[in-house]
Amino acid sequence: MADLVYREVMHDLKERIFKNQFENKKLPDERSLSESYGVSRSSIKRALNVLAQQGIIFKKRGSGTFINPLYLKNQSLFHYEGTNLGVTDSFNLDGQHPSVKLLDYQVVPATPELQQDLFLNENDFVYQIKRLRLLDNRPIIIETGYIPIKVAPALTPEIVTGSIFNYLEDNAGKSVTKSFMSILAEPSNEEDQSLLGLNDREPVGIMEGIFFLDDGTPFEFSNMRVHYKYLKYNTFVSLDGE
Amino acid sequence: MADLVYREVMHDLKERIFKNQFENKKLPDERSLSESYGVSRSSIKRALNVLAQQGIIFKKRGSGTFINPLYLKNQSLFHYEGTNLGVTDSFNLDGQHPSVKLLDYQVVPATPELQQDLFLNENDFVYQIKRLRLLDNRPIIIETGYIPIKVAPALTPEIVTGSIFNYLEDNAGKSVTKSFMSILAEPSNEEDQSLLGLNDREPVGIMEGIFFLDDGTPFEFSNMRVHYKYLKYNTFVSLDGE
DNA sequence: TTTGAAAATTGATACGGTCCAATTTTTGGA
DNA sequence: TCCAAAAATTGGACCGTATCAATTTTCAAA
Repeated sequence: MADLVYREVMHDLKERIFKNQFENKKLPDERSLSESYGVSRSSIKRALNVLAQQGIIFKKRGSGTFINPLYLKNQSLFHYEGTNLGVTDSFNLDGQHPSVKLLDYQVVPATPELQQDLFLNENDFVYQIKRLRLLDNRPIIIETGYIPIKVAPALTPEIVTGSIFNYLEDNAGKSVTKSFMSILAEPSNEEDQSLLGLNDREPVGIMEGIFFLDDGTPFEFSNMRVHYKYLKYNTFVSLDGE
Repeated sequence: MADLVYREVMHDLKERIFKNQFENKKLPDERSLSESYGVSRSSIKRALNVLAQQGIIFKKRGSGTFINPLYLKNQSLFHYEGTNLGVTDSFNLDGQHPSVKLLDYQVVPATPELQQDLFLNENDFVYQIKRLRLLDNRPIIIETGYIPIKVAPALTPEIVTGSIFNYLEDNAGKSVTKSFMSILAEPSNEEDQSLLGLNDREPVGIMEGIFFLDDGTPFEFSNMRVHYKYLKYNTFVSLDGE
C-alpha cells in the first residue's frame, strides 16, 4: 500500500510517536533519521513536513523537531474532520444508523455555472440528485448534487441511495481525494423547515463546493443544507506552507 | 519581503492567474516555467504545490497544470480563506476599512474548560477580551477571546483594539501560525441582533477554537459570532498527504 | 479512414549536494 | 566564576539530476 518512501517513513514515525518511543518529546535530527532509515534527507523532510502540517509535530530551526504535547494529551481535539471528505464517512461516529431518502433524480443539461465549475462543454449532461439524509430517522441534510454523466455513466437510483463515493472506489477504481468547499449560514426557507423540522428562527448551515477525483477531474458539485445542530466543521489550519 | 525564490514565483503566478494571463486555464509545463523564471524545477514545483494546496490550481500528471475555475468566482465580502488565521488579515484583503470597538476587557480566573483548552493550571488567569469588529462601520463580528496572562503579560486595552497577532509578532517575536477551529451556525440571540443589526430570523455563524504559537503553545481561545452574510469559510481539503 | 503501437509530453518521486540561518553548546579569556 | 566569542548542531532553501508513470500526440500499418 504505502510503497512511497516518504509515506513509509511517515507511518513509522507516527507509530513510534504514538507509542511514546521518543524521549523528551524530541525526534532525532533529520540527518540521523536519514541515515537510520537509509533514505535521503529530502524524503525525511517530506515525511516530517506532512506530520507538521497535521499538527503532530513542530520544528524549530537550530533546535530540533518536537512532538506536539497536545496531540498526545488530547487526541480527540486533533482528530480533525477537515480530512473527512464524504458525508457518509463523517456520520459513522456514534453507531447511529444513517439512511438516505431520494427526493429527486433526473438527468438535466449542465447550466453555464455547472459547465464552468465541473469543466464541461455546452452539450454535456449531468445527473441532478436531491437526497435527504437522516440519522436514526432524524432528517439532517438536504443534499443536492450534480454529477457529469461522462464521469459516472452507470449511476442508478439504487446506487445513489447509498454512498456514491464508495461505489466509485469499488467499481470504477476512482477515488475522491480532494474537495473545494465553502461553508456558510443562512436563514431556513420553507422547504428546509418542513424537511428538516425547523422553526423559522432556526437556520441552516450550508456546505457547497466541488469534489475532485484523485486525478484532478471535477467529479461533483454539491450543495448541502444542514440542520444547524448537526453542522460542526473542524479544521486544523497551518500557515507553514505559505 | 518575499525574498524566497519559491514565494516570488508563487506570487507572480498568482497575479498572472488573477489577471487571466493564461490561455485555456492552463499553465505552462514545469520545465518551461523553470527556464523562464530562471530557477530550478524544484522551486517551481514547490510554488505550484502551495498553490495546489490552496486550491488555486490542480495538476494532472501527463496532462498539465490547470487553474481551478471556482477560485476566480468566489467574490465574497468576508472571504475567510482556510489559510488566513487572524481576522484582521482576512479583512485587509478587500481594501475596506476594518475597525474594532472594545466591549469588555478584564482579567478573570481560567475556567476548567479554558484550563483544558489552553493547557493552564488551576491558579492561572486569563484576559477576557470582547470586541466588536466592523467593516466600513458595519458590524460584522462579536469576538470573545481568552488569552493567558503568562503568554502575553503586557497587553493593554490599546493593543487589544488593534491586532493582537501583529503586536505579538512585532514586539515579542512570537508568531501565530496554527489554529484548530470549529465552524457552526446558531440562531441569533438578543445581543447578536442588537449589536450586528439582525432580525430574529437571521442567524449567526460561529467560529471558535484555539490559536497556537509556532512553538505549539496554545495562545488564545476565541469565539466569534459572525453576521451570517459575512461568514464564508473556504477550504480546500486534500487527503493526499495522509 | 481507422486503429493501435510508439514517441513525446508532463507531472511525481527520490537522491544527494551546497550554502544559509537560528539555536545550542563549547570554550577560553578576564 | 562568569560571560562573550567561537564552534557545533540542526532545520531551511535551493539546485540539478535520474527515473518513473500517466496522458496526449504522432504516425504507420491495416
